[in-house]
Amino acid sequence: MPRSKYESIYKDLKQKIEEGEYAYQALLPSEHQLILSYGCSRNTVRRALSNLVADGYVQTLPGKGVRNIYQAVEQASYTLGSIESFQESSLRNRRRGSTRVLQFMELTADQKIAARTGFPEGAELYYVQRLHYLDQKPLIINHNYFLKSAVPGLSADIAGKSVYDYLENTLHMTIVNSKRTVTVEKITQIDEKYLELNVDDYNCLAVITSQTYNSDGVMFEYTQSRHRPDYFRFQDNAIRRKSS
Amino acid sequence: MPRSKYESIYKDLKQKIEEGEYAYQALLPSEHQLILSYGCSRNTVRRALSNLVADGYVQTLPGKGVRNIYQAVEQASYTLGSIESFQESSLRNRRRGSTRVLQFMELTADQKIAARTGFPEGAELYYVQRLHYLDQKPLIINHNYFLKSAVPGLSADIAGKSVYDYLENTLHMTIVNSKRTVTVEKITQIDEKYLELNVDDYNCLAVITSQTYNSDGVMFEYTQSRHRPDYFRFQDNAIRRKSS
DNA sequence: ATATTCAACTTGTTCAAACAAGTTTGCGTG
DNA sequence: CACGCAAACTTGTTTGAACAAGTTGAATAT
Repeated sequence: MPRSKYESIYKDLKQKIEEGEYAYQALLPSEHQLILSYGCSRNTVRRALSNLVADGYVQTLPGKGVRNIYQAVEQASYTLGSIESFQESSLRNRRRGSTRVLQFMELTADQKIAARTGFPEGAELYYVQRLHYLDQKPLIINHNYFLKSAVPGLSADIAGKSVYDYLENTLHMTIVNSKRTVTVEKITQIDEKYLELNVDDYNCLAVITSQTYNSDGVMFEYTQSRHRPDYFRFQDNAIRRKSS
Repeated sequence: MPRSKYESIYKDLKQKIEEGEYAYQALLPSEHQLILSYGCSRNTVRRALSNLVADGYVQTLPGKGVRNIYQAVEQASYTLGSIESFQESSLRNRRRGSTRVLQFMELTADQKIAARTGFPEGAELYYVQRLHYLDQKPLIINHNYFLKSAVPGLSADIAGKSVYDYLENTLHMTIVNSKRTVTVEKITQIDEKYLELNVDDYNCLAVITSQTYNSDGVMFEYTQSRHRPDYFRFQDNAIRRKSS
């Protein structure tokens, strides 16, 4: 259950919007009305609302109110702005996901790896190569590098289930933020083989590289995710900041 | 100049971080110290800091402080999470950008266009097709649909300069948010021709579709941006929200 | 010397209040 | 009827305060 009041208000409103309680383009109850409904202060209501703004669910219009601009997304998609594991994404999209571990090994970061990943040279790492399936179809190849000192006891067995579940529920690590970059790259032979792609069809794929930090401020993971282009979809909501 | 106190604090801190005033992984001054420096309340400082967190510049560690995790990006990139026009991106990356208008016409949304763009059927639209160059190299083809009632007086001449400048400074429209989706698509003949791509090399490109809303809550723009894959790079910072 | 405890820090959440500024409504005047 | 103005809304910014919870380091007790 949510540990804070603004979170539960946020979730409640989010659910109501998703369920269609407010028409598209209609105004939500005003802040004052929400204060009365939830029995809290204005700041708490505003904090919940600002999360919905960040999600692209609503727009606040000074002098007018808060407008619902949520539109349901038809197909499976990965949402930017939040961090989800493959398992969580599968669940959210109500598909059956499975994972196959292609490689699991320990290595030490040489200069080349250090430059690419951002880990310091000489760092002890786990390297995991995995193939993710959705409904029996191979969609993503993941190349993960985990910092051994931050993720002790990682094994091929754990990698086959959910690393994030292990991190959060067994090691009690708190994952904070993840810097991500999306690019388009040429297909490699490995991609072609495991993702069952035909070069005559697509000769590129979508690549997401990410650096993930925990609550100790340590970058403990560097990942390159290579996605089948025909099933790749990334969503984002951008907010225009007032310029200088 | 910033219209609010928290904005100017945010910008000041952001600049100091970019200039390397705080070492990577070092702690920033505590909230209390910032209160004294800037002569404001704690909430105002915290608001500035939360913007830096959203940017992926810093991490807040309860009980410890605020840690700098900013690392300069080497190459030109488009930043997700904010809305920038092509002109603004060019400027930020210190490159000379130019724009060529390939097509400019008025049309009425039929059922097909309505379904794809999200505009209501029968809406009067401007359609603009543009080619964006960076340092003489064609990088992006843009297909824009603008709602005529919200963007009156748009012309090919304006489209050749900066539409956003026209919207904000002439029409005094306030752009609020933009829902975006990144996908990978097959190259079309138009892409091949104008982006000077060779199908034997890349046969796909990165596509960003976006729906942009103004402060009246009206979706006034639908855009499909087709990017040369070898110059495409999208950045994002994701924050993990506590789960239920 | 080592272990424990506590005080002094840090950030996180919530409340209450005040003023600014934008939009709507309706009333009254011309 | 039309217009203008003011009152009653709306969200945006800022302040100040209080308590919770996590971290650190010094003082104390073993």
